[in-house]
Amino acid sequence: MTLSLRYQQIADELRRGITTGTYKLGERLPSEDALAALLDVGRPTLRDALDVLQAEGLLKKRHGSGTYVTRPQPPVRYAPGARTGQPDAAVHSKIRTTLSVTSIKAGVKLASLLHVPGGTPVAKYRYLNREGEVAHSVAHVHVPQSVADRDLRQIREVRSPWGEDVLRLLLRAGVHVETTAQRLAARLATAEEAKLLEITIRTPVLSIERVSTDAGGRVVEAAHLVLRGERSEAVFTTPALFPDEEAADDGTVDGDAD
Amino acid sequence: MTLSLRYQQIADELRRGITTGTYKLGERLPSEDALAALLDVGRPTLRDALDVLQAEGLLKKRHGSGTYVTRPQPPVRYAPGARTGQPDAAVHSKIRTTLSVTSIKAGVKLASLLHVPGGTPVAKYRYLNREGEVAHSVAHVHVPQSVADRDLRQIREVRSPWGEDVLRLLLRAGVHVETTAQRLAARLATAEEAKLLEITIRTPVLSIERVSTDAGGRVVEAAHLVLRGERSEAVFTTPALFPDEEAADDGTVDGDAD
DNA sequence: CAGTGGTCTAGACCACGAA
DNA sequence: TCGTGGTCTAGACCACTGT
Repeated sequence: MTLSLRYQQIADELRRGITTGTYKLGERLPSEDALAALLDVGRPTLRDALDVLQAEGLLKKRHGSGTYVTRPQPPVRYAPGARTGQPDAAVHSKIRTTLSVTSIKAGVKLASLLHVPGGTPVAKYRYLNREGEVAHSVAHVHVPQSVADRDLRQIREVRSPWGEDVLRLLLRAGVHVETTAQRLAARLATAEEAKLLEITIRTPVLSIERVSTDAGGRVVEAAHLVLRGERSEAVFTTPALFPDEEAADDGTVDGDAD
Repeated sequence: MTLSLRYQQIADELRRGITTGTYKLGERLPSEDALAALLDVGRPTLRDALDVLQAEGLLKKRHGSGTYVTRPQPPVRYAPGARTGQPDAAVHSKIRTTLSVTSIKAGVKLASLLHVPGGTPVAKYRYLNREGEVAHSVAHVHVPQSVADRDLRQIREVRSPWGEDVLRLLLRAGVHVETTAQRLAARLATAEEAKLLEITIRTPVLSIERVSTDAGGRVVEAAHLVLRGERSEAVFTTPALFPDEEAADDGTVDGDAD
């Protein structure tokens, strides 16, 4: 792997400059024009390199102000069901969450997720999670008001950045979640998300749709989580895939798998 | 949301052209120079727009040949443990998998994943999955040869694009996987992956690291899956998060969550 | 207001594919 | 060989920040 791309070479050079202390933590880099001249590249190419380092968490750009060296944070983790007692909080890196609660009416997409008619009143919880000064993830949790009528008051304490408080709230209201399904995809940030998460529009994000149902198959909660791609991860632990199947071998050799 | 970005407007315009039939399925688009002149934009901006449509699966570029209109395929799904009998094969869209098996020695990263010393002999299975003509995902599955000595012959049939055949193989060899942990992240494709998956280096991918352990806590399998970001998804279903906990309410109001 | 990053352009050169 | 997409450059203009 020879790294023939110019902007990757430049990214390497800048990364070296950061790790060797030429550019120190918290300092402002030279302006893009100056850096481009210094490194003898065009500005678009330099910007591609800066994008790489920003995605790695080594840099943070501030429009109108400059580009600053930052300390990369440990990856943010979404690990539902990881109540196996391990101190996941060991990674606790001062996540601050701001929560706002509103009441909305379900639009088309949300209605289909929740399996309710459009226009249904829904309680919406918006979690914005920051680590230090930078936002890294946002969670939008929705519960039909018919599910837990007037019990959906303000959350008292924020224990999880992923809106699992709402599930606890439901439990207290007598609603027992049976299964939770999560659908994950990787995509580029939308303009709106880029602004919220303080990233560029070219940064990949991990998008998670979560749907919780009770024993009756009723959808009681739907959430949309967006995590910055790099420096974030989702962890799922599943039991044995084939608990005790006697593999019947009907030996087709070539593969059309479905 | 006014979509003020030029390349997004251009992407919209081209998308309209595709859906209205100005550019028909399978046809080649005008060259980038011609398109840029036609739409009155610069080529870099046009290329940003084409990247969007390519990520959506509406276009496919072939270096040296041209840009072609393609039919977007349904999302490729990774859903481990989804043996709840539902016909997931209903999404079967003619996935063709080519499998190659080699024997390697564990490098630093692989050794740490497998919890074996560096240099340990490892069987490596490489699954490359295509749908129609385009590759959409690749899975690299590794099993230490000490785990299932000479039983790690050729796979006879490819039932799953995700290397779960290897887990079946292990079962037949008397190795019982107890839990499987999956770590998911979103990032941009590396140059190598971009070539394999026939995407650009600016496309987000879903990267999945999977580690399977047996009852003794021994790591018996480690895999790295890479899925094209758009048009791919991973689905996990988890049981109730709070099976029956009596939520003790110690009412801290503001949120420092960890 | 001056300086910064954000976006877009015109044009060059290269690597690849088809004829 | 020639046309295509892949990469890079120099330079322009705008939006935002801080003075």
